[in-house]
Formats: sequence, structure tokens, C-alpha cells
Amino acid sequence: MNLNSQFDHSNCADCPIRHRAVCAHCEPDELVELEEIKFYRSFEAGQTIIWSGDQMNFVGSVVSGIASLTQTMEDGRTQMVGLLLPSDFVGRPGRETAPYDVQATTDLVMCCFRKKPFEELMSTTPHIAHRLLQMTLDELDAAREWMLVLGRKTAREKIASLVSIIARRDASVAQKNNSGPMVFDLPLTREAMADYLGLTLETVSRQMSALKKDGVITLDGKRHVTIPDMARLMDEAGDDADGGFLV
Amino acid sequence: MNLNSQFDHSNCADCPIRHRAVCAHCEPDELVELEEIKFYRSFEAGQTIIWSGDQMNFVGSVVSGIASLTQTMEDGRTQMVGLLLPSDFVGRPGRETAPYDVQATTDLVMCCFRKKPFEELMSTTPHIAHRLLQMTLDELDAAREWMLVLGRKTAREKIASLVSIIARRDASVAQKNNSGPMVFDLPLTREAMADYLGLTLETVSRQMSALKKDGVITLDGKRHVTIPDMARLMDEAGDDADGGFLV
DNA sequence: ACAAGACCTTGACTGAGATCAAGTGGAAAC
DNA sequence: GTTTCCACTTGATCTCAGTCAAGGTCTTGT
Repeated sequence: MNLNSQFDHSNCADCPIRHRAVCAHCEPDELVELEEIKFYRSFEAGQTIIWSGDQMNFVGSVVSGIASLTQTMEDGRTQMVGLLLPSDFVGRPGRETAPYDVQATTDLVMCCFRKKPFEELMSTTPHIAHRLLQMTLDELDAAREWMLVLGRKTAREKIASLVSIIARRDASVAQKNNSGPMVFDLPLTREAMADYLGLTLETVSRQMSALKKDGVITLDGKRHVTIPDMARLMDEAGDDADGGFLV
Repeated sequence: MNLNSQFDHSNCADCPIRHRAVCAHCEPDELVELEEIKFYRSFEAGQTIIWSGDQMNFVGSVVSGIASLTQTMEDGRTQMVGLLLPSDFVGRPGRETAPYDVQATTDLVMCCFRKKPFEELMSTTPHIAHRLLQMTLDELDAAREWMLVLGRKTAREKIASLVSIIARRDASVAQKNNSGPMVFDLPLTREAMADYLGLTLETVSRQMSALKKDGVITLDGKRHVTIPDMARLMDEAGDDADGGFLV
């Protein structure tokens, strides 16, 4: 696959997620060790990377694309419990089986390590363990912010929250400045948005239309979004302007 | 305060949470170092331990009692985002300010460490850092389980989920065996339950009454609960009988 | 060009849970 | 003993989001 070859022989120093990933604080010699056991894997949009309950024999970082973590009840109700963006870590050292499904939301490239060697490396290189703790604490904060969204916000506030998060993440990845209107594409279908927000896709669609009608966002097609006034959007999300989410 | 004196001079070897807390895997010499910088603090039920946004200059473990993590919106809507039981860790190494309120739900004793010395200790004693990573990953799993509850479960399922979690935690702490009816006291008011579940206290009350009427639980007074058939309760919670939450 | 199938929108109706309101029970305070 | 207070219960009504249904739009393949 050509996405694969794009990264196959790259060395870590050139890696686009180098400064944010689990390897961010590694010394050159640690990096060499990682480089020896890493391998790249590509996934197509819609593909399931890991099934809930499966043995996990690798861990890794998202290099490009977006993945989602999803929990499912027996009767089919689903809730997305995490959104993985480039540099986010997948997998759980010290646990055998996956607690939820991991799916590629878009085409995806991951930098993987077999779990055993990675765990061994972790115990000898404190920089990796330390960075992983930091990242896990950040994820925990994000999950708890999301609990407030799920538990207490209205449908309109939920949509505004999601749009503002994606907008800010996009801005931080693309290193854009904050002034002026923000423009980006939603990487999620209406159904995926609904799964994330604990809503139905109809409600998502209606609230997107409502935000558009009220001038909070502009839609060009179904996915291309412009935010003329970020403060207005934050207000609709029920967050104080200073800001809520980082991630 | 007498709760304080109960622990003030105890050494770590006798500590009731020794086997589950952040210090669980420490070697004797590491324990000595911890012992030198630890101090106990007591809080009364209802007291706020840490305010969101405050400087956090200590971290610590819950020794006895229950604390809750709560997020609040400007208009006063609140969502509980975590329940801290004995052995759970409070605070976040590497961060200056608290992201949410921490409140004592019952009378509470904590084993505290000033943040700076603890952070230094963490960088030199891998057992602490490793244990903290484990505990954080467990908390992340719990938070994500809770996202499914908040996002997709009905009021009745939410109540059944909460009751079953408290029942199992109680059983695991008290080392009871699993057979026969489970009996315990709810450590939360109806309002606190509502805050945790993203409901109103009226809905909590109604659903508790409904579960009682249907024989899923027995209530003696407002707080004393008997569960005649755990499998039945799990079924009402929408979890498959094998189990869901650990925590 | 046409068919098929995602993906999305919109409308009408329904229902679970919120809101508003009144009342109960039990423990602490006077 | 009775007043007060707090946690809780119950009822009546309302409303937001879910459900069911129909139709639109765009892409992909034949």
C-alpha cells in the first residue's frame, strides 16, 4: 500500500508526530531502540483495527488519519468513548485484551510496536513511561470533560462543543493563528457525531441545520465548516470563552 | 481531630490501603522515603477539598471515606466525573491547577504528600510512577465505561448500573463472597446520585422506587439496600452478566 | 446515462425524563 | 413535645430529543 511506503523507511527524526507522541521525550539512543522494533500499518476508512475482547499484541501511535474508540451494548447501542488523532497512543501496556473496539474513521497510518518488546523498553527507558503517563492523564481529563458534555448538555450545546473541539484541534495541528474565521472539514459522518455525542443522527442533522440557520456556523456541502466567530460558538457550547478543552 | 490521630503515627506497613494505593509496589526503602514526607489530613462530609482552578500543592491517597470529582458549568449545571474510594489517588503530578472540584462525600482521611517532593520521588522510584500509570489507565477505563452509561443508558439502567457498581466495590473492599444476597448502604444522597448519572434527583427517586417495586432491590430506610439477585440487577443495568466495571 | 447505495435532511408524532409543586418522614434543635 | 430542617417521595404537566417515515443529493459502478 502506498501510504505505507510513504513511512516505511523514514527515520524517527523526520516523523511528523515526533514532538507529541509517546516517544516525544526520548533521547537519541532510546529512539534507536524504538526504531529497531517499530513497523508501520495502514488501515482503510471504516476498517476495525482492534475488536473489543481481542488479544492485543501490539501498541502504537496514530501517524495520520483519525481512529475512534467505541463501546457497544448487547442490544447494539453504541457510544464512542474516544477520538484518536495523529500522535495519540493506541493500546494498553500491562493488559491482555482490548476493552473497546478501535476503528479507522478515515484512512489511517499507525506506527506500531509489538507489545512485549515495548513493555520491556518501557521498564528500561523512563522517558517513555513518563510521557505515557502524561498522555494518559491528558486523556483522562478529556474523558471527564466529555462526561460533562454527555451528562448535562443539550443537543445544541453538544454539537457546538464537538465542532469547537474539532476546530481547535485542527488549528493546533495546522499551526494556524487564532484570529479570523476558522475553516475546516468535519472528519466524521453525522452518525459518528451522534455516536460521540449520545444523540441520534437525525438530531445531529437538525442541530447542525439550526446552528447554520442562526449563523453560528457556515456549511459548504455537508462537511466543510466555517466558524465566523469562535467566541459565539464557545458560548453556544456552554463553555466560558477562556476555554475548556485542550487535547 | 481524632480521625487524624488514628493515623498520624501509623507506619505504612499497617496501612489499610497499602496493597492498592499508589505505593502498593514500593520496596521497603522506597516506603521509608515516602513515610518521611507523608502527612494525614481529615475532611468532614460536604467539605470541598480542592476547588477547580486552585493551585494544587499536594497529592495523596484516600485512606477512608469517599470523595467526588465534580465539574460545574457557569449556569450551575454539575456533573460528577469520578468517585474516589479508599486507595484512589488525588492530584496530578506535572500540573499546576486542579481541573475540577474535589469534595468529601463522607467524612474522609487522606494520606498526603507535598507535590514537589512527591514529583521528585516519582522520578527516582520507578515503582511509584509505574503504579500511578496503572491506576490512571484503570481510571481512564472507568471514565469511558461511564461515558457509555451517560450517553446511552435509560434512567432505569443508569440507576441499576450505579447500584451494581457500589455493591461490587463494597463487596471487594469488605472481602465478602459473591453468593447470597448483597447488603450495603448507599454512600450517596439522591442528589449526588443524580449528579453522577446526569439525571435529576426526582428521576433518581422515581427509578429507585420502581426498582424496589419490581423486586430488583429491597430498600430499608432510604439508603440501606439489599440485592436479592445480582444477575437480575446486572440485567437491568444492560450489562452482560460477566460484568462490565471493575474499578 | 442510469442504477444503486451512502449519506444527509426534514416532517410528524411520541415518549422519557425534566420541571414545578406539594407533601412525607425522621432526626436534630429548642 | 413540638418545631425545624433536610433528604426524600409522589403527582401533574411540559418539553426536548427519539422514532418512524419520506425524500434529497452526491458518488461509484455498470
